[in-house]
Amino acid sequence: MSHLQALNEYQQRAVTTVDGPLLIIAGPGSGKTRVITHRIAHMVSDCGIAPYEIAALTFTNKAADEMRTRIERMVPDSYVWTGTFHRFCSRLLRKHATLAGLEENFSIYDSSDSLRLVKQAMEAVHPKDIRYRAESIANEISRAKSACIDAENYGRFALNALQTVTTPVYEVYQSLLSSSNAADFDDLLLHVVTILKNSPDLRQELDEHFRYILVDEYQDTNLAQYAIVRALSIDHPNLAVTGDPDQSVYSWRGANIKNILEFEKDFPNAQIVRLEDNYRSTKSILRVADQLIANNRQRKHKVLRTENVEGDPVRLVAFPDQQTEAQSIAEELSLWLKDNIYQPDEIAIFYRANWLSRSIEHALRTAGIPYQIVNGYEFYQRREIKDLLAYLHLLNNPSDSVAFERVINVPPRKIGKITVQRLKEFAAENRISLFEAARQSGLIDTIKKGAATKVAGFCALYDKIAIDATESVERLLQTIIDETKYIDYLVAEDTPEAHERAGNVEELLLAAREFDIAHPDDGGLEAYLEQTSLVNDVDAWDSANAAVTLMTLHAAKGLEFPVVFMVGLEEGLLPHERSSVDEEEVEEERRLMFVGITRAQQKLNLSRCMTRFRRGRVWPIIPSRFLMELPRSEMEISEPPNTHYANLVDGSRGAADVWNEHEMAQEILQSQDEDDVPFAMDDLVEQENSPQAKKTSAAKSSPDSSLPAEKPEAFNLVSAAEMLAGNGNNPQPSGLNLSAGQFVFHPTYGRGHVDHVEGSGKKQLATISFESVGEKKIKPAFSNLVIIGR
DNA sequence: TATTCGCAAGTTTTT
DNA sequence: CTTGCGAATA
Repeated sequence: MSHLQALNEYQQRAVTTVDGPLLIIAGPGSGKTRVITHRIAHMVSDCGIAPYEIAALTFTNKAADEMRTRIERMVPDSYVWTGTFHRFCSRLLRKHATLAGLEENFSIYDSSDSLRLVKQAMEAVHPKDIRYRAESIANEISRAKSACIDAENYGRFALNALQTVTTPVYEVYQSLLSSSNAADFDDLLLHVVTILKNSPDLRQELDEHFRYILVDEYQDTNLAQYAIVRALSIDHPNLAVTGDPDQSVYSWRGANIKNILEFEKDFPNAQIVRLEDNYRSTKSILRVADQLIANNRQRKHKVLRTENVEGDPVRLVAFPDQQTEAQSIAEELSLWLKDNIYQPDEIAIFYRANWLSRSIEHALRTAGIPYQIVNGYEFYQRREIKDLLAYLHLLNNPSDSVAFERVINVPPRKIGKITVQRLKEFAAENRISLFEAARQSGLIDTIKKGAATKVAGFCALYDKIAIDATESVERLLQTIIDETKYIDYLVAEDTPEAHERAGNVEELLLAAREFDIAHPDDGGLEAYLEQTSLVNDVDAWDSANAAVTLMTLHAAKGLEFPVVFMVGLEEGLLPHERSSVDEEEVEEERRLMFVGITRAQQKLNLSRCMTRFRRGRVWPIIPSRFLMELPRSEMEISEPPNTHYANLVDGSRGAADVWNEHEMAQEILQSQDEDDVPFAMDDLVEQENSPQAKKTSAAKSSPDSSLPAEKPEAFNLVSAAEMLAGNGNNPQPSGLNLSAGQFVFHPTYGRGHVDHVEGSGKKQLATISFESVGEKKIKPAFSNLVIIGR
């Protein structure tokens, strides 16, 4: 029982419960990873379970690698399968591809590949139909697949207009995928679901093989993933899942929180262990997290307790704009780093959306602070990288039409759209792949001789490259680059950008070489392509790198840092404008903030801006409603003097949108009965099943759900939600009363100084000298002014 | 066929 | 401010 040392009572229970279904509800910082690794080590070394009978499904490859290393360290030579769901399914699918109508060398399409295909399908179904954007339809298809609805059955579920339009597109899209011998991300899961359903023998065999299954971050699994683990836990229901409903932040991509909430229903004999002792954060950080998340109604009560020190108060700062926000953070970091108070790798900066990293990057670069941005995804999305990978895809899978179309004329070979169109038609008529059609281009009478010669040239190039197809990936890539003169093509325009692209190609070669070294035997082109297709952001993150980490809140899940900055805590950003009305979505945004807060071990710094540059304009900004839900009295708050956010709402464009959203939400809420008792689990389950789920759930939240627990004092920060809920007699602010000497901000003219005012209230007329356009006379009541100080 | 220009639209989160 | 797309031109 060596694996039980230094574990608390609950952790020990989780580790020693080996057989039968097990649910581990693990709060943030509760030592979950330790528990999982100890549990597996215990299973192998104390219970005599063979390592190959265990599969551990994690959320990121990074987490999988870490887990594998830790297990290896405890029990040498134990090969336990660890990896993500998508990788797990990809492996299964390679083995049993024919059962899903694929060949084993199928391509995996990322979202941009599949978007291209959706556009083609739309073009085929309704030419020039512009009622819906391809993105919406692609998203709808993805949603359906996550919910295990295939193209055949989708039509039966189509209720609204979007779904009706999607139905035929989905079918064509699926046939395009199949003729390209390709699977999109969702297919990886859905095909496996289908196989397990249609092949009972295989299902049984796999159930027997993976007798012990462990799923991490179970709150973020979707229906397809659920179906897979269920199917593999029928004869051997040794399914252990860990998760935390309060950290469920992926419902937008089909994750179903019901999976974890209903685990006990699925497995009536399930053991349940709660890990509630937090070993990560200070008491003050934890109280902030706890008070925030308490505002979620759809939630099981959970306590967060720690023996850790009280720690510094959580800080909340308001900045006039994002440059100041970024610079201030950079300045503070400079001081800390200079005095060695913290090391760069102990610090992280989180934000809601990727583009928010730009101003921070700029400030850090200027200040000479080393940083790393976590979005490896971006690298593989670059044009030059996608081009070269498309060549590899085409070599591995000549049916791959998306890859073919991508490279047929890159670098330019004077093969145009029309020729490709003709090839496509020919391919469709004769039910052959685009590439096969290209090989016969000389025989296609719609294609002119000149064009056919060029296409034949491309085929010859392909064959020349293909000689190296069984060489190392690096060598193959090098051959492609040489034969296509790809670098020359890139550097043709002699811009700095072009050379950066060339640099990226070098980086790709380097990565390929690393792959070759790491996979001397099990490598090969197919494995390399699988790896590059299934990378995620966090996988590229190097925790040992001596640099400040910049990442999105989503990417931060599962990590921890001594010092955390969270920026842009503003309405429209967190909660995001696209998730700020529907109460369920707002709760997910709140969980996202909860995740961010609970990453911090010692210091937590929250900030927001009063204006933000976005879409080519500077917009006035309302603070995030979540800031009102924190225990403000015990926090260290710096709000600027003389700011009247109430005035922002009046007539100001950006703020008005937010205002309207609050108002709409409010109306929905008030039109409902208020006799509902606080959230109960069964209610949630019922709601999800009913077609009116969304409406019903909105009714569950009482109108004051976003109100601060206690009235804020000593600051003049007022959220729109609070004003609405206020005394009801002040729905519209009465206009801005300026006084001479103030500095103001105007959305068009920018920053200005109030020289002179006459009158008051709505009739007030102010003379303001703007830095940009000089003196203007303005009626404050009717313009979008923000007072930014004196 | 390639390039260029202008316009429009859109910027969540990711396997 | 970016990016992608479509039409008009060389």
